[in-house]
Amino acid sequence: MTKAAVAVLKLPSLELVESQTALIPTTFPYIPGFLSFREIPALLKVIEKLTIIPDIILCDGQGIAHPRRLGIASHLGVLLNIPTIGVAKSLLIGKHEEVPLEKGSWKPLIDKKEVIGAVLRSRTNVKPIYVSIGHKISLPTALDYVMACLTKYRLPETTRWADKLASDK
DNA sequence: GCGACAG
DNA sequence: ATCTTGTCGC
Repeated sequence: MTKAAVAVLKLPSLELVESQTALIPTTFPYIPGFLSFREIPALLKVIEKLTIIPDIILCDGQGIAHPRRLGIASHLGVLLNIPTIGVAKSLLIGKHEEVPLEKGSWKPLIDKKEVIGAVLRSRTNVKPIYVSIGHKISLPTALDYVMACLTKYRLPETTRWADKLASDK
């Protein structure tokens, strides 16, 4: 089974305004580079349940920082026609300079001479996160939104809420 | 051919 | 992703 969860937060307060979860049979295995084929069916189902259409969606995974520039965030954004941002916990492809240890520092993520995202230090002295545009948004704007969702933890509150919802209930 | 490889 | 206890650092 594959479970998906969504948490809709309001900015700049970051208060939770709505949440949903969905469970469906797994139809595709996890293969690096093909994550969306496994996760998108469940994601579309949870998002259909929302009574609020998000202005922007932060996805757990890459945006265009992908071999074919179509990570899960980009894929979902195209299908929904909603701005999306990829926020991954680890690297799929690309190279980058070392990122200063202070929260807020970041370095461009490069692949084939092309900027495909940003490696962001979301919390001081903690492993960075990988931010890339998904759909209908620029990298600077994507970084602004991701940072607006950060508090005292490595991951944005949106992701933390979704993970929490996906784990229990 | 060898290694790397989102969740 | 998941298996898993205590432990180090702010």
